Amino acid sequence: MRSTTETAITLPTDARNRCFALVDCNNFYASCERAFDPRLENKPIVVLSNNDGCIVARSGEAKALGIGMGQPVFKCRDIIEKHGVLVFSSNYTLYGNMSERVMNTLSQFTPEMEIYSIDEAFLNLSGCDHLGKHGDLTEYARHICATVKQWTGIPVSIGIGRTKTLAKVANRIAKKSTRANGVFNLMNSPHMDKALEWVDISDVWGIGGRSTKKLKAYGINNALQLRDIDDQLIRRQMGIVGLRLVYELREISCLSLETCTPIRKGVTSSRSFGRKIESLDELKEAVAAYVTKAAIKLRKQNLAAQILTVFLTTNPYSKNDKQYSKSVVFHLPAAMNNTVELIHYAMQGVDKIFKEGYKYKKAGVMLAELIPAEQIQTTLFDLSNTKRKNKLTEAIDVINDIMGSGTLKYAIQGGTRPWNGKSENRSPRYTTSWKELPTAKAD
DNA sequence: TCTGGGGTCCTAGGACCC
DNA sequence: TCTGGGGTCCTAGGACCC
Repeated sequence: MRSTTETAITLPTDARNRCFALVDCNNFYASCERAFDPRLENKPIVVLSNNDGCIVARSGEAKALGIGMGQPVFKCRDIIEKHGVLVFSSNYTLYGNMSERVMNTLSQFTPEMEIYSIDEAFLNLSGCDHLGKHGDLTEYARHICATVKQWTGIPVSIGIGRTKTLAKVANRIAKKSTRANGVFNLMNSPHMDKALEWVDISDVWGIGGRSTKKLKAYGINNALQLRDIDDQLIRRQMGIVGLRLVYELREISCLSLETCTPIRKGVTSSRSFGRKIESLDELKEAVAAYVTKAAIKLRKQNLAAQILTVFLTTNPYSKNDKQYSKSVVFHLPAAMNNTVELIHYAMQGVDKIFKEGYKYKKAGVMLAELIPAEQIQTTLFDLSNTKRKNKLTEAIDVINDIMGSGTLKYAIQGGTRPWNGKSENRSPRYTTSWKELPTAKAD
């Protein structure tokens, strides 16, 4: 059993001295469509998901008609027809392109920024807040908005705060309040409590449907109440993630700017079928196609996968059908990004988890434990259990001498003894990776 | 060198984000 | 009749390991 003190949050040294701006494109996909067709200005438009099944973006006019985010199209067919809402299939190439233009523009305004999603970026404005008065930062943000609009045609809103979460809150207000008119600044704000009170808890970054329900049962309805919640209560109800979130609302920054995008942890390719599929052959065909797509993504990013997962699911909305979902994981013998090899394993996976008599609605593959493609290695020997280790490493050295160093690489595992000393000395155990002979030392 | 409680892996599910 | 796709992180129990 863990006590709450053990899981206290370690704060960065400048946790109280930061300034973030969150720049968020307004109705991004809809705005992209508009940027290329001015006739769409002031008209209600929506953009659909991959299979044209759900609504994934709406212009302001479409929102005003009551069309919800993520709504299935068939459920708002009436509104669409009645009001002549213009419907677009999604065009991710276009959106990706426009996103790049927006981000390039933003990079002019700060040396440090985090591209958070296709239509959002956090800017580091630390240090800017005391350059002048509250108003100057706001003016600066307005200048950014105007420039982005002018250079890309995309309208953006900006929220400013001491933490990322507060920048998000501010952004929400920037968008919703007509007074704010696209920019809202929560730095040194006399309106902090009012602003937080105005924001419904479900609109706070990190509070989803489940947590909203839970917290409302405790009478926590807005961001102000959430900020002032009892630490123990939020820790119990939402774990360490919830506690961190509350700190952030208290102007204590726990989430840092991630300026360089880390290597992806996985690549997924999956799709819902237009109809239910019952035959193994059809499933295999589909999965082979997904693997092909995923492998292309991998190679584009110059990565290779060490793990492959295949999954199948039935349709959770069909209450009358038997439900089934299953996945299988393969640890690949070596990192790879070759389509043919990957398909081979994926097909084994489908064979393994396919069960006759079920109607499948969705399938996919996920490639994980990604490494840079140039690190693809082939295992020739496993020396861990051989007494001839020295002979073999000598032989490898000779080959490297003749063929050039690094022709053959080898991994050395050094292990600290797990039961030497007290428990705090046991972990982490130390293992080396692909390197030249390291002298292993646990630290 | 020694051994028990602690580490790691696996699986599945939950929650959230855009 | 028709309900997205691609991500991230956290948690928890059981097996297994030494």
